[in-house]
Amino acid sequence: MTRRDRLRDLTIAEIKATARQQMAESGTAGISLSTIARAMEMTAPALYRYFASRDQLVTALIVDAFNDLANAIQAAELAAETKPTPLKIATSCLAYREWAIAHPVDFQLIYGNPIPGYVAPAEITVPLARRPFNGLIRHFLEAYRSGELIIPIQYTLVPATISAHLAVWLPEAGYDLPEPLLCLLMSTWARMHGMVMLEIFEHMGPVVGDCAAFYRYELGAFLQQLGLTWPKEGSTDG
Amino acid sequence: MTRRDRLRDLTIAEIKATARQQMAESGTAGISLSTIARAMEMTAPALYRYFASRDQLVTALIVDAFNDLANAIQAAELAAETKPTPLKIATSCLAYREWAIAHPVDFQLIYGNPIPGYVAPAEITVPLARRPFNGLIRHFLEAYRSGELIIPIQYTLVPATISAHLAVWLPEAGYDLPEPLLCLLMSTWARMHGMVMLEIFEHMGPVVGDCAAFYRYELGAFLQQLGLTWPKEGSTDG
DNA sequence: TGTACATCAGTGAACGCGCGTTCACTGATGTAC
DNA sequence: TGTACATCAGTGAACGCGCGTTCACTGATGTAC
Repeated sequence: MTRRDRLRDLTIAEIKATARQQMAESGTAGISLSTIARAMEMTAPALYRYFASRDQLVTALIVDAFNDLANAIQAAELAAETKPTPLKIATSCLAYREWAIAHPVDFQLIYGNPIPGYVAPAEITVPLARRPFNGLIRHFLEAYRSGELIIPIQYTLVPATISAHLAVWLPEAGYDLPEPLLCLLMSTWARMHGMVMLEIFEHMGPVVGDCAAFYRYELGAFLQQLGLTWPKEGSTDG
Repeated sequence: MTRRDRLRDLTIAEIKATARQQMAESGTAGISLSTIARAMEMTAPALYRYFASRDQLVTALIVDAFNDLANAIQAAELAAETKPTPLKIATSCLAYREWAIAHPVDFQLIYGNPIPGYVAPAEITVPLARRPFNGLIRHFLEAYRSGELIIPIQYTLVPATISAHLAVWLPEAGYDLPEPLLCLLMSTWARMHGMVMLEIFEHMGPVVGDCAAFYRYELGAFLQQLGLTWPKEGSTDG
């Protein structure tokens, strides 16, 4: 790897960082090569040495965001590996929110309004979109198999249309899960996602004040609804 | 009201309708006076007879969207007025999703990424944002007062920071509600909202297939968690 | 170690485009008497 | 019912701006011998 190659990597990183900063100021739809170039004290055409088009830059940012989210969750999960099941699940869920709050524009980029005129290449985006949830899926499955997690009765009867779809989708996606368990996972995701979305767009803070506390409170309620109790956390980190 | 006045109202309606159509094609950030004018076979400056600026048009669209959502929910609630409590709650929740799916861009406009460069005038937006939930709040409060709804133990202990905030916020906003009940409402909203957001941005459909069925399924589970059972619906409309 | 060549980063000018907004104006609609 | 005036809708030209992208070019970095 030559000096030029290293500089190149640095420049690519700087372009992405500048783009992210720009998104923070003008929204995800505000990414513009000219503005990025200006902020970097370069001319716009120079950026074409690094990205073939604006859309390709956006795609790179999306890929980074998904991976970053997945990595953050994975790191948190690794640190909670030896803890009891409820704490492991809580850790994954908390990491989801924490990443979102720490990287609101990246979160908007992957889960918010699409950028006008931009179409994400599905073959890149779809498999990546699953990465963040692999840990949570594993926790649920293990807890289910060990008998620690019992699927609440309300979830056992999966509607026929959904069941028919899952019969095809689950094997296709490479998941070996009971259908109600996948529904429970989707429900979990939607609950986390709803809170995060409301928090990020300022619909929750004005009402409850402390969004982090509300998230934990709701997470505690959720775990109890699953028959899992969130143990005291004072005795950890040892 | 003169003929000119009536034409004026029609034109305003047409401008808004065209703007909504344009949002459907290019996203909420894609609203542009020039494009609207072109679609209406007018020149852009003519629109300034109706809206003082692009931002004022956006504000009008947001106001309409909030009112439209609130009206849709209210209409559904009115039709379910005589039904048992669980069905009343379910009706409000279902109407939320139905409106969102029927008006995805309006939903994005009020709950999605903000439009770059646009700032909503809070004095207009904040009170409007509460309207859609008045019915649900009433249902919860009445069911709570009558003893039909018992707040799940997990929700009874509101975190101190949230409680401190609510002690100020609740009276300020004019709500006479027990704190845990408001938390339960926020939780309800977040659950609905998460599903709708995931559905609208195509994260849920690919997995479960039938999003409407999933929403009802999840809603049923939610009602049971509240100790309310969703009764058979065959015996209604009489 | 030095030279000749290939590769690559970045510039500056240009293209065609669309944007929000202002302004002076024309012509039609409504109002007062 | 008719006339004089005020109000309003809409046009066309213009301003200043920014965008993505292409192209011919310069100068620096790396490579082969």
